[in-house]
Amino acid sequence: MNEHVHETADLTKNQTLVMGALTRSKGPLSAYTILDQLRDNGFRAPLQVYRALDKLVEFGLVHRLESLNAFVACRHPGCDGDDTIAFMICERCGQVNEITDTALAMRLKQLAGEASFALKKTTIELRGICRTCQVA
Amino acid sequence: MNEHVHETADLTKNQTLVMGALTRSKGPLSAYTILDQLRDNGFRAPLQVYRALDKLVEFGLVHRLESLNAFVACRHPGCDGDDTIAFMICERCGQVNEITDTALAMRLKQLAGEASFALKKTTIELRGICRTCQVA
DNA sequence: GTATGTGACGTTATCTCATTACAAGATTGC
DNA sequence: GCAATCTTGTAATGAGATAACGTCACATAC
Ligand SMILES: [Zn+2]
Ligand SMILES: [Zn+2]
Ligand SMILES: [Zn+2]
Ligand SMILES: [Zn+2]
Repeated sequence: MNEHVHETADLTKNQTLVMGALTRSKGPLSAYTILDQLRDNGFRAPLQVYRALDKLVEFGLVHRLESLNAFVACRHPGCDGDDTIAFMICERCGQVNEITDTALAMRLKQLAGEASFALKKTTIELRGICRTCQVA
Repeated sequence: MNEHVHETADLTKNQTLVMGALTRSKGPLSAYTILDQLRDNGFRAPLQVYRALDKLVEFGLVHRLESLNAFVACRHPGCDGDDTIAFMICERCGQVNEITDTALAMRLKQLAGEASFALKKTTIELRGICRTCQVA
């Protein structure tokens, strides 16, 4: 099996529970919100959530939103190979849209190159109001 | 005077102190680090720092780095009119470089437009190793 | 089989980051 | 003066994240 593809079967019990909570949620969740949701499943301490989240982020199944201190399940199948993901976060409904754009990624890499900056990770988060919330 | 330009004279005592701490620093500072540095100036509580920071960010004199939960003095004179700023953050020395790029900003606006997303604020933070730290 | 290593797990305590709530001064406009 | 507004001071609390410790299950080596 491809070592980079992680399916449900690969996940531990705690990882599966955390992944489930994020998948069920419409928007991003904080670690403590996840903890509260999983109390009935035996979760008692933040570390149980953070440890699972670390792995899920490492697997690429979950993304961390820096501007929200929250986590969201990846809903963008093609993002696996792409390390330059942009998030559009609606400040009204909380929904998050994940997009990858070649031109955007290229330009960022170029800017980093011009500065001789060894790029490791990019964070792009757009805050605003989504289409649905604008008409409402 | 231009209402968008804030000089030292416009700042209150606390705002001036916080601005000074950030200007003196080589890299970004957390709110609590600033608090510690200003204890001798009468600072006693986090809120004194956060209130000043809120205003300084509002004035455009200071930027918040979401991925660090820290603040940095603006060292990019041209960034005032531009709301699409990218930060290059060196993970070794901590120094932050601030850049604005028209092509980057345009592409982001275009992507938002295509999704009918009413863009309010963009966060772009690049993590990596700066030129100086690579050779060292 | 036993030793050893590794990874996940549980628990407590602690640390860092940020805000709420309330009161007291200072400033401005009338 | 007086009200409105802004800034400040202080205490308490909420929210996010990690350190340090020990335990358990399982795989591999001998
Ligand atoms: Zn994704
Ligand atoms: Zn929305
Ligand atoms: Zn700036
Ligand atoms: Zn550096």
